[in-house]
Amino acid sequence: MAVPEPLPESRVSEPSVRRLSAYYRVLGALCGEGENTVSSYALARRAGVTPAQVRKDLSIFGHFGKRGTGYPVITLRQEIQSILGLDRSWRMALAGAGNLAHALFAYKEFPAEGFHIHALFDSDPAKIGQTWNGLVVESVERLVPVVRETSVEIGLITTPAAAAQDVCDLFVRGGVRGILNFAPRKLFVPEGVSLRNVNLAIELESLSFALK
Amino acid sequence: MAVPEPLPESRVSEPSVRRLSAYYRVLGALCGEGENTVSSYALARRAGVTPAQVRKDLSIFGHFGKRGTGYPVITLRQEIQSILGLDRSWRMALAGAGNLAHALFAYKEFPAEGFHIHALFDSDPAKIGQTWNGLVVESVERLVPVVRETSVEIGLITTPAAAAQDVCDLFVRGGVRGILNFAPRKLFVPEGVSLRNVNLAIELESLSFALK
DNA sequence: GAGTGTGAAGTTATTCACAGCT
DNA sequence: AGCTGTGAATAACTTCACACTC
Repeated sequence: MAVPEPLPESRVSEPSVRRLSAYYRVLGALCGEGENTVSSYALARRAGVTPAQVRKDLSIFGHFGKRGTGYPVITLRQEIQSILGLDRSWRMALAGAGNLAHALFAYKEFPAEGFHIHALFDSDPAKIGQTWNGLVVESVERLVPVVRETSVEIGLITTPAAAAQDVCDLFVRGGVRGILNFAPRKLFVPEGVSLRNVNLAIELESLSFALK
Repeated sequence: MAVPEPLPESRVSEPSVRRLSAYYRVLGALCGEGENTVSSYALARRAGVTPAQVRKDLSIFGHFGKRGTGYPVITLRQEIQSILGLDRSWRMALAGAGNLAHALFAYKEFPAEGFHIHALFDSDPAKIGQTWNGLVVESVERLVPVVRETSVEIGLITTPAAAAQDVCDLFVRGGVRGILNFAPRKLFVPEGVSLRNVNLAIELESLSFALK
């Protein structure tokens, strides 16, 4: 009785994916420096991990390296780009048009990697109607239809904590498949929607603990 | 031959500390809701972890709960506040006066928890001399003496990736003990300096992988 | 010789499950 | 009865070490 072979994806841990993302950035820098190949040792040092970790992570997806030589910088970068889904563009919308939203909106790294913001929402009448670099801030009441009509796939939440779950629910109703939450509160999403959190308070508080 | 008892601190893992920080936020909300006690089950649900995890995490630092009843909301919150070092204030400086810096500078959560920004630095002559809510943006050349003289303990880095390691070195020379880095690059710090990273590209890329 | 790929070993973190207190 | 505190069991992740390839 043959046991079905699990897809590579199913064996991939979240930490591995995050490191892949780090390798991707290092490989981008190495491209700029004109390097043709890189060893797991060099890649590890610049990514802040161990060489064994690099090899394990990469071996999950294929045999990209040459023994005695290392990994080819350009093709490995392309492989990771494709693995991470960065060889296409992603449509995003942002709810909560405050200072953090402004910073994300202006962040050049995002469009450079295919992440584009196509809609902005807020509940504050003073903000609704503002134009950000050609994009109009809309009422949060329009979130569901706009997200649906413009095929937004990723929702960014930069509202205050109290509004975050409501906005999250709206994004889900609008059909997004991923949410990046900056509000300092746990969000509940249904099966099939991916959630990532960035909590600045946790980072500072864990620093505070370490310094105490 | 008696083996010396390790201090509680040495057994505390980074994930535990980060969860403590999440519990702290939930307990703050529960205070506002007028709850006197909370069970590990209720706390776990609102923090997004398992009840056993809550009990394990809290038991590292003491016996805060009452069997049959749960944990006292107010005193548990105070305990965690003290454990995390949030019962004092922390002096911070920010290098890289861009959009993200502006968002952090305006983030009300920080001063509310004792994290205060006392200095701003940039290398761009157009930004040096700007006043942000009464605080003048200074040249990055003044970073070391200013950080030293104003007893800054935590450095925030929101510069482009290319400048991040240099600024980091300056913060270390100025005597900070902790650094929170937002630049998408690995930083090297000497022993004794704590480093935390917030990498927005990694978050989006790991989402991208999950959605692919 | 240099450096990958990978099973095995080791380490760390989470969950179970239940004794014991209130 | 309800819920904590915690050793034991399990699962997840990382590092080791070495056969193998270029």
